[in-house]
Amino acid sequence: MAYWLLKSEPDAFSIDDLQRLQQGVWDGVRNYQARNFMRDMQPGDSFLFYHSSCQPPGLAGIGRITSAPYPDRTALDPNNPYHDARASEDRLPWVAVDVAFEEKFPRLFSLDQLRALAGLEGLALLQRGSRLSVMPVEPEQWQIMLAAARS
DNA sequence: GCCAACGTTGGC
DNA sequence: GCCAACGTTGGC
Repeated sequence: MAYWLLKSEPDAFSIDDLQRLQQGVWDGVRNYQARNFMRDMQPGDSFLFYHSSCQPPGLAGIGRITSAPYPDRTALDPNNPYHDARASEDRLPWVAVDVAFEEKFPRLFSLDQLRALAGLEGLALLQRGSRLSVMPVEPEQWQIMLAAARS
């Protein structure tokens, strides 16, 4: 079972949205490195739900991956904000996964607080200039972040 | 295959 | 709203 960190702008899709709906689809990823990580996802994996482009950015809760990766057909829809004009039925490089709500942290655990934790040096999120929106989390990193965010 | 120009991300 | 950093595009 693997751990992940997924970024979302809460204006578009937040931990509260996922809690209300209890399940959702993680789609719209249009970056190859992030897509490659999504291809490694398996049902039962857990992820930290990170709120980005908001004040303050940070960890909002936990979700679970509930499906294998499958083709992200939103890329084919001209009316979808994540439409990819280059994608076609024959060439659909993007993937989506189904997700379920697990937990909302008592309060947002901010990026500043994350930076203050020891043991997260290798996490892509905290590396200078990183814009990766889907990244793996090592078990040790997971434990560190979970313990801090739940307290 | 190089690399300049452009577009996007995302913290600030 | 700014802009640094990065990814992508496309001319050569």
